[in-house]
Amino acid sequence: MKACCDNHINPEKAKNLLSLNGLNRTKTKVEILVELSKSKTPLSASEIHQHLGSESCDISTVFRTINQFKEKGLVKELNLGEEFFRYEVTSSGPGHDHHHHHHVRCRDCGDIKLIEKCDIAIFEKMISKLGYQKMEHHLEFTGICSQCS
Amino acid sequence: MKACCDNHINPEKAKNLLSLNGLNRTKTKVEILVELSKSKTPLSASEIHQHLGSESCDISTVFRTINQFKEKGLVKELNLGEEFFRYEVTSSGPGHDHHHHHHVRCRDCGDIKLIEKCDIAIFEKMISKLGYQKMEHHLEFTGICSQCS
DNA sequence: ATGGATGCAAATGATTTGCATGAAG
DNA sequence: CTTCATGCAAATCATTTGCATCCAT
Repeated sequence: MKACCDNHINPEKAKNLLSLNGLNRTKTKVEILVELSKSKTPLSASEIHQHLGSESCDISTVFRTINQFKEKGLVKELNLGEEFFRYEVTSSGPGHDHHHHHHVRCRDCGDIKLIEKCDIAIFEKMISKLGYQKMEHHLEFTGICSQCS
Repeated sequence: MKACCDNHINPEKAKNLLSLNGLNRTKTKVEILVELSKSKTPLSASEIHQHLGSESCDISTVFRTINQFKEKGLVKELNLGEEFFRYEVTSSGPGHDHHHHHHVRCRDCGDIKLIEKCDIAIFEKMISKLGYQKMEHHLEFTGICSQCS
């Protein structure tokens, strides 16, 4: 599997994105956006916190910031069968296209790889070519039901 | 969408299943298995606990029991984009076939419906026929990677 | 009897919230 | 200035664990 597309956001772009989404251009927001975009795999809140280093913001600020990013659609929350969520950048702004994709996670070592095409049959072939065994998949849909829309 | 297949397990069958899987036939285990099998939708640990009533076992026992069921493959743990897991019976023993399926959950009211066929294109058509809008799906794989197997 | 099962309380981990202070527009 | 952002501590919520006791085999 090839590495994740380069979604890297530098501080300049981060500030732009924040403004475009009506968010304040604070140091913390810029750092979190940059950090998330640098990662090849989705990060948990606590990983983001660690990556920023102890001198940086509080973990509660990481959560608050991520929640704002989620509301703006800047990041996507992922369930990879763990006890916590992971997050990835969904939009990197002009010049950075985000494409629909999914992940494979090893239930043993936790390694996470990206898979790019969205079709189960193709997916399973690709993943077994990667050497994965005992594959399981979790396909769940959400939407707004007729009563609610 | 049709209702879930009838996976109902009565206390007799529950005891059988427990023995078959090398688990003790305790009142609590029987109750939880029966309760889970009665539900049309997957239940969370706390829902199971509530359904059993206040006079029943402790929530910690629900978790311990579910974990044993998971290990034995009697129940499956599901991620429906919530902050907690849900569980469903995977095997109802002889005479009860469990089939591979997925779910749709309304992001607004939380209602969960069963979808039976495992193909994304078919799924999305079926779900939009149900009146769902703004559909999103989460397809994630797990497996054992080549280094671990 | 003996090991597994359970209740209860305390511990853990992820996530959220209240409040007082500091920074962005 | 005035709103929003942040740190810190405390609160929640889901889940786990330790320990003493009780039940299934």
